[in-house]
Amino acid sequence: MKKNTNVDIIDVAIKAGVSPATVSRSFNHPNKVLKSTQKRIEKAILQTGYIRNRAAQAIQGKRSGTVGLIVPTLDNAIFSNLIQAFSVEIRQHGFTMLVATNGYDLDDEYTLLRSLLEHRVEGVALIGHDHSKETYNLLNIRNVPVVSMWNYKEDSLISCVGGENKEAGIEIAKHISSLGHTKIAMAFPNVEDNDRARDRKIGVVEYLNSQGITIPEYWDIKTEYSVSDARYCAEELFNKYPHPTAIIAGNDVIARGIIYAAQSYGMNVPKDISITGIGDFSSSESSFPSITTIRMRPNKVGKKAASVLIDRINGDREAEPTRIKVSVEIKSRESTMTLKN
Amino acid sequence: MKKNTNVDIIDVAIKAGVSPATVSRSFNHPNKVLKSTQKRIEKAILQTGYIRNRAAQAIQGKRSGTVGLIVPTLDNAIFSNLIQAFSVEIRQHGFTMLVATNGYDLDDEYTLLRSLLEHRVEGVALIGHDHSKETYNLLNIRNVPVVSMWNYKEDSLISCVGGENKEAGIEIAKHISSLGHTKIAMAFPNVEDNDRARDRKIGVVEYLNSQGITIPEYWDIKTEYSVSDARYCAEELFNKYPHPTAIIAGNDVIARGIIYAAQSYGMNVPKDISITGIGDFSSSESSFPSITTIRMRPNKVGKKAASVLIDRINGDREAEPTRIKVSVEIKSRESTMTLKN
DNA sequence: GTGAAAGCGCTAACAG
DNA sequence: CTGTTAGCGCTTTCAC
Repeated sequence: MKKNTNVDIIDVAIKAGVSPATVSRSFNHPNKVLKSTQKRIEKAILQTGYIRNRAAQAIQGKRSGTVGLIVPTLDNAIFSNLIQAFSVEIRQHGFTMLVATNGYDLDDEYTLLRSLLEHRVEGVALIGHDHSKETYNLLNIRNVPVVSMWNYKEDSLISCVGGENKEAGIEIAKHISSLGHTKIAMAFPNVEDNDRARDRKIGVVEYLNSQGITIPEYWDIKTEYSVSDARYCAEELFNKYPHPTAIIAGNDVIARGIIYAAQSYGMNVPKDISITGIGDFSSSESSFPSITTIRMRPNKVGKKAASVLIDRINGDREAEPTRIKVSVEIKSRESTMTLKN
Repeated sequence: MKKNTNVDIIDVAIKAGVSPATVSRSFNHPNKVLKSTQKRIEKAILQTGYIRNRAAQAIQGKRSGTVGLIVPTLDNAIFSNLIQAFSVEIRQHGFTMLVATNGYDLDDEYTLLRSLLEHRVEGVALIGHDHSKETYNLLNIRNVPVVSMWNYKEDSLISCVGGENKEAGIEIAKHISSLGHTKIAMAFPNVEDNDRARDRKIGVVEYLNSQGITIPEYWDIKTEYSVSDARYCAEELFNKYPHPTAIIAGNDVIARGIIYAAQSYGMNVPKDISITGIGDFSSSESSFPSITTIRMRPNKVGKKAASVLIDRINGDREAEPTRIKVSVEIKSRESTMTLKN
């Protein structure tokens, strides 16, 4: 008698009056099994309460049915949309998602990747292109299907799906500049090890420079990706003079924090100051004032990235990386307006 | 010659001049292996690029090194803090997290649970207490270590860690009532299959009733968990008269949407209308106006839940459920004030 | 279409 | 402390 907590494929086979091999086949190659036998097997499964053991399946060197995802953090809205979309799509294809967070630490990321690989994930999704040499190396050696999300790069080492973040920076700078602003501040997170933020910032700076606008160092604010820190940093800025007439934030969360700071200082956004985000998070459109931002289509990126990854898993692993550029688009809303002098 | 992509424990053993068993031991019972042999093994691992196969380990009926988490959605801030805290804690104990989202669908949740069990997760974390009969049944039959997060219930079927949501409702109602408000509206999501929201709402209604306040049906608003839908619903409310002097929202995201609606209608929060949330999300304190809410300590809940789960995994599975009540606390902030008549 | 048998990579006795 | 041996639950040839 088996331990009743762990019914195995043999129990099912006996119950159904077939061999274990047939039960296995009915899962993995159902068309190779007679409909009538399948019925009996299904019945036996119900009766015994059998649950497949994917580990035993995975050991054959075959499919583990899992993919790994490593993100910097789950702690805020930044990746929520993206992950949700990725997760739903991946599930639709029968995969389960292993998630790990690295807290923006690239060494930690490497450790996490190893751990995911221990679990024999069939593919891995990462954020952006800044990864340690070891990470790239491991991915390469093990020939792991991989996709990078959130930043498009035409010469990326690995497949990627995302918007061009530099372009996002350019677009938002163009918008602010076209409204007549020249006294402009920036609020970005630490751009080291963060190619998305870095590219955005480069885009902003380069475009403004091309228009003859430079951002003085005291208006180049460094903040964390949180409403509270952004608000705090913006208040620091507002405590000093002169004030900029516009602030370009690294993303919508930061923009939101800055708007709160401005409002709490009695300023009207956008009459007294224009503020922009990047990313177009789900609440940015319905906030008051709604935020002028760059739409990066997280849902589309997540979904597309999932299917790119699945294609890689099922297909040719030696092929050139697949690179999909998701267009970015300015969303002009209430938080910005023409400079009135 | 082995396929170079898949080094196994035997390759390592040969390279290190020991038996496979010793390599295995050096992973699982390092203190049973001579330091010097360990060194040699480690070296061999490095040289061969070996990565353990957890699937093969899991098949022994032993540890898979994974735990499963099923949440309604990843799509917004609601569970972010919680999940992040849970994830970090679980990782600290060497586990990897399998995440699945059910979109608030309890039948789907059952399917996901089965899938997680196929992957032989060692434990499972769920949100709240509303789960299908099949889910509870499966958990019970397989004797899966499990913890429910986010809502404390003294007679829960499974271990749980969370605040008492009914109490949260009572506290916020008490606060609003104590400020002199009697014309009060509520904005809650669909409470079916959602015990957290249901308990909160019950708390609010019961307390107000006890004070002789009833909420008319046209002020009992149903909204989704999103800023945009909450704003939309609140605008609908504001389009009609009379207006309430206070609105109690089911959580901070909804409160936020309502505040935007009020502001966009030219009202001042709190002078013209008081608005409350529940949950104290990370941005609620630093928004403008900051939101009066009930602190539910998602970080504490996530972390605690993780350790409860791990204790269950390592310990006595027949034991009574562990139930940890995390205190809730009113956070009186800028979005509410005394009713001036 | 189905069964028998070999083996996936690893671990836990058991000897030594 | 370390090696030998016998599986863990499943999948896949290869016969029938």
